[in-house]
Amino acid sequence: MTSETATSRYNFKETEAKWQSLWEESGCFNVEIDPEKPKYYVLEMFPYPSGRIHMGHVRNYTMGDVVARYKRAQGFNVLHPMGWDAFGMPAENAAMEQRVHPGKWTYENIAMMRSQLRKMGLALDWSRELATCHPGYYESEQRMFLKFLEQDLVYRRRSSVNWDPVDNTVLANEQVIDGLGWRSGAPVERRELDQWFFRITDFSEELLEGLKNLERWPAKVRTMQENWIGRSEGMKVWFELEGHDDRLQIFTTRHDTIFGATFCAISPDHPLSKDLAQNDADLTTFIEECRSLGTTEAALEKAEKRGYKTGLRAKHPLTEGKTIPVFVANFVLMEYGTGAIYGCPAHDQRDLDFARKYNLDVIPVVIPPDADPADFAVDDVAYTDDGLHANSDFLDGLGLADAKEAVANVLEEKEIGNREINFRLRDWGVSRQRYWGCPIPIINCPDCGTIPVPESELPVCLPDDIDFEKPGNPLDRHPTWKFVDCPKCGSAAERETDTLDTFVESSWYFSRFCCPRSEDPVDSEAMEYWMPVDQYIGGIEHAILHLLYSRFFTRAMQKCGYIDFDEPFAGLFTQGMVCHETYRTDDGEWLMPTQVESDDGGSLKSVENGAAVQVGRSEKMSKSKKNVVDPEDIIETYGADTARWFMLSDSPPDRDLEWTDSGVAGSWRFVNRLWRLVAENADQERAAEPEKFDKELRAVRQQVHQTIGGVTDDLEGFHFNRAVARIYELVNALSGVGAGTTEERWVLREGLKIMVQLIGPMMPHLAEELWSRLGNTTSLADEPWPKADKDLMASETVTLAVQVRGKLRATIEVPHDVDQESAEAAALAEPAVVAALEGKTVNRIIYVPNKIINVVHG
RNA sequence: GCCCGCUUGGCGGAAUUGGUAGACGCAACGGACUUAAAAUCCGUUGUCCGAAAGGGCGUGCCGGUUCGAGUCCGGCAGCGGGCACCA
Repeated sequence: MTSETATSRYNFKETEAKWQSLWEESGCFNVEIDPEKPKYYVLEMFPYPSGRIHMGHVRNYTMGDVVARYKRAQGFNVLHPMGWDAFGMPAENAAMEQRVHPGKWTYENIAMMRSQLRKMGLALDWSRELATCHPGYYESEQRMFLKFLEQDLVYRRRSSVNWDPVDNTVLANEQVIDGLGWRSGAPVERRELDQWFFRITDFSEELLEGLKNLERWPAKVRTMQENWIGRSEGMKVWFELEGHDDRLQIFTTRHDTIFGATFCAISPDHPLSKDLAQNDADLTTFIEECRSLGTTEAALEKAEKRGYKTGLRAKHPLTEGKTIPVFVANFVLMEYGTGAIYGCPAHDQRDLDFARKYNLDVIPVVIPPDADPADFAVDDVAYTDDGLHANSDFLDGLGLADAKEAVANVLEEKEIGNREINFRLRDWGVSRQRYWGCPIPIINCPDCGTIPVPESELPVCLPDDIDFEKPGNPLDRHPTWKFVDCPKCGSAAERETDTLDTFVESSWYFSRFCCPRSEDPVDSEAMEYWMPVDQYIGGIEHAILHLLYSRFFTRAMQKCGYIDFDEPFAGLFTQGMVCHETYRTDDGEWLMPTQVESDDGGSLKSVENGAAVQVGRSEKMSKSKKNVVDPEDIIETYGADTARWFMLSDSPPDRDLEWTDSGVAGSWRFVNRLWRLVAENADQERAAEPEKFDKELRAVRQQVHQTIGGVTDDLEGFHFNRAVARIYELVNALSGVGAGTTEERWVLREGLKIMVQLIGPMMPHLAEELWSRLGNTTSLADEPWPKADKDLMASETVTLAVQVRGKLRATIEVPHDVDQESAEAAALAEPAVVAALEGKTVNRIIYVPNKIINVVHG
């Protein structure tokens, strides 16, 4: 560019700052309850203030902003708030590593990230900003905790944690690496502590049923939650033990296979296991080994299936005189069912593997339909499908369902078994032995037990003067904080030093956004108007825990009378991750994209020392692999609109997005192309609408109006990448229109105006700027969404594909909705069709109006 | 291990309910403009055969349903998410 002209490069820095301050001054995105207007609540999962925003945030908040701005243009009163999920472990880790107070670290991060988010130009109501680590927020949480306690939604019981015996601290699962503590490297033990639990299992059935009505949730998330809740209909059955006073209660969902039972297995945590271990040193060792596996389900499931033969024998409940051995087995979970099972190896793969390992009998009792009962045997693959029962006394000849029914009736009659509905879902353990969380407002009195902190003394604030020099819970170590008098008897007592799981804060923040400064946890008028969230957007990694806990918490709040709805999120969208190539030197050192450049030969080398760099496959951007691109760098170089546009282009929002420098550069070129296109055509006079347009201009106008319809549908359906493609096509078409005639100029103006409106939600700063350059004095943010002219959208002719036996041979142009006879005649007259049909007899012709015509020959 | 997804050109992807596979973008190549470069504009680009016209093959792999399958069904492989104390 030789001189600065009207068509010089778009100055995004100036323009973006200008519009951001105009939006802020006018407060146009700050909203109040307005009974006259329909509301729309858009929410992205709020960020953890880790330090700087990352590309995942940019993608998430761009999508939410598109929805917010689009719905606003559609006339909704749009609530679009932002806040901080501010409690959590990283703040404590920073405290230990950098000797900075978790609160200071968190608030500084929030300030940094807030300023970064502001540069994105998001249509947010910042007046509602909240941070969960603020006493104003967690006081409400403490009130609700006490209310939950009153309503018996909270209880305390012993439960195991990962214990680091060297650091004397509880470890999170992610802090346990291959069974060792991440800092100490010591083998982690499982230790039992008294911990607080929410009774989420009281709502198992409701949480499952509720999924059916969540029509605007992805089916896969509903399926995942369904499986997580894991409802199963089965039986609890009592087994007498030979030479032992206790009975053993097992749970099974395959009671039809009871005659195939060849062993019983109990959890290492089962009371009977503990009982037996007292007189059995080997069993004690075995149980300890099981406990060294850690607390995660994945670790237990992946571990080799092992058992310990207790020597006890269980009496078969339906076969007189038959006994089967009782094992302690590492794969039986105390948390599920009764912590005891019977094994039927022929019809359960895990039982079969176990039976082969310990030489137990395998008795087939369900015969596949195509097998001979006389010689059907199970080898290494269990038969788990339906069939007729055999070797099963009164069940012989029955199918699976009938056999279950018959067994259930007999066992219930004998009063040694009950039909039971069982859930996989376990109660939610909310105790954390950490500082940076919401204090649990309880006082433990040696005489009175657990006593709630009186409401007048809330909030129970975290002490500021804490010591992170030693590992473990600083609250517990604090010289004075926990020592209080019992509110009931006045004698010396101690505060609960556990804090709440940070999932608790994120289980109701969406309600608090509706009334962020309310004295009560929530304000009923605000709840009534704003809730539920109409569109919730966040990562698929939250498909189960966060979303299920929020659904539970909402029901618990309902039970306590805070609200009168049960589902918090009417619509859910789960976005994909942002990925980037990985770079590694031959020494195995990871490099950031900015530390890599290409050499003359086109291969990559380190900027620093020229060492050869290998390109790895694209993976989720992560600090550990250094494949991160800092959003602030991108916004500095290209502006927020370019970053937003790139986030929306190409990749479908629910899939992973591949970050490429060339793709961003492409978006930047497009931004400038729009800028020039409008600049070159903005000054034309606005003439009255011409009476007639020629065919080409009619086609352009048709495309303009079809694009309105298409983009509208795409935004409604979260197909942002398709909306982007349509806008590219529209701009390509508009670029081809000359500005010579009045008609051309009029069509161009119409097209540009609509194009600017359509990009408004996606590139808001550029759109506002172009909108004003087109001569408008209003803010585009206040402009209604364009409406398509239906008459213009419809076309008169369609292209029909002509197939011969399913193979495309020609395409023909026919009038819209042409009758079959004319279509057939036109198709059969096509030379290519004639050639393909030569010497053949036509058997039938399939005609799908406006789509295809398929000629089928013999 | 269990549950849930995903797989289409060199790359990201498009293809309303089964109906013209590859829109749009990126990259690459060729050309225009320029003293030159950048920027911009125009063109080509799934693959194989062919000078061309045209034709064969093609949506991870194997099989099925159908006049017709990227789309539906069965099986397999690879990759990713979750697995209850990361958020």
